[in-house]
Amino acid sequence: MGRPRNFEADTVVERAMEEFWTHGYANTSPAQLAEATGVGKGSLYNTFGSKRQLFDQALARYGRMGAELAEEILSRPGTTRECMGAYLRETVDSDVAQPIRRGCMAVNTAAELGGHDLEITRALRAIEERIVAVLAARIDQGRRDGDVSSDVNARATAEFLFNTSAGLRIMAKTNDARALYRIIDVALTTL
Amino acid sequence: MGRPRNFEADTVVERAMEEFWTHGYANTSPAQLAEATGVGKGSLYNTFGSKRQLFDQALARYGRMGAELAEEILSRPGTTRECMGAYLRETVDSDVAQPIRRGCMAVNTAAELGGHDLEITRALRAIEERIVAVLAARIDQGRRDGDVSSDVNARATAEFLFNTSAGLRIMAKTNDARALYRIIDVALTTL
DNA sequence: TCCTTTCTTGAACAACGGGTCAAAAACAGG
DNA sequence: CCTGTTTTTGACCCGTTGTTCAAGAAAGGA
Repeated sequence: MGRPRNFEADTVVERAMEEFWTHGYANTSPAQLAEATGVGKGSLYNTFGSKRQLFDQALARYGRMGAELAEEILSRPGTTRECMGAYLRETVDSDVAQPIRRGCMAVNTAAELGGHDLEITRALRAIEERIVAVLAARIDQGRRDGDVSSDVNARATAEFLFNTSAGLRIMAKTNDARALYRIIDVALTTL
Repeated sequence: MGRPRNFEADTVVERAMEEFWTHGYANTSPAQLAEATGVGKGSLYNTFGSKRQLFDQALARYGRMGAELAEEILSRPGTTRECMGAYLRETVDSDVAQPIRRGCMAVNTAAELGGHDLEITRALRAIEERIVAVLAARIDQGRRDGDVSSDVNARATAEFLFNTSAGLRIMAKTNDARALYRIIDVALTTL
């Protein structure tokens, strides 16, 4: 009963995510969000409560997508090193392909709100933890398969590769693909 | 001739740098800058022209400081690996020591304005290049001293370590020192 | 001393920020 | 076809943003 929505909430979150991703939290206004989603400001507030709550949903969605992408790439055939290389290279490629280098939404959010906002910091930790777990599982598999030396610590190396990835997303703002690929090659040396 | 300034421009830039560093560009208002520097808004505009130009000077100052710090740490006695470890660990320590985790001003700026603002992107590249050169020089010295294998590429490894450092400054927003130290240990494996 | 110059101060500005609200609109059930 | 309920819409609100400006204050030179 009552008047029906004329938009799908999930689509709005997706569009909002793109907007926040491109411009950051502070630099995205309710007016922009209305424009980008095709939904009136009033309706946005009615549905999501506040700019901040909409951002929370957008960030959570981004985290889910990121984890799923990692799982997909790392489950492809090939050695551990090949898989990790593909993972890092593909994120670099998608970064560099964008006309406006927007990098990684989670990294950008960490830079903008990381130390200041406890709730967001926790959300970022959760996203990070999920991806690190995926990386660590793949490394463990590599140890069982025998393509990774048994004296590499899966967890520590997973954290290290995640750190490398975070760095690359920052470096992608100022460097070309060639330089980033060189960095990846050195990083893969640890496997 | 004319009424004299009642502040030193360099001190103002330093205080402004701290403010931009802590809150980012968008989240620092002229009112805050006036408060933090003890100089009236009018005088700030009279001296620096705009918020943006003051930020440019603050960022340049930050870059100089960073390069000097790197030079200092890497010129201390010890092997290349020890020096690089000290460099990475000291930045982690200073990050973690801060009550509000503000990370690295250059990394934060890259995240906030990197892809969007050409002039700032160039300034960031310059800062990066200067530090990478310092790291590469130290690695080259290590090769001559014999504490670094001659098949490590100094330039590529320097870029890699810089990337690791950028990653750590992001990770410092959500991780404790222990995890960051573990990442450093893996990264130093490449030397 | 008065003038010129450079600075400081505080008020003023238009635009925009995030958010609210009253009224109208679109449905389901009775 | 009302009624109750939920959305939509657009106008509106107040505080803040980045910036400017007129008036006054502090110096040196004529």
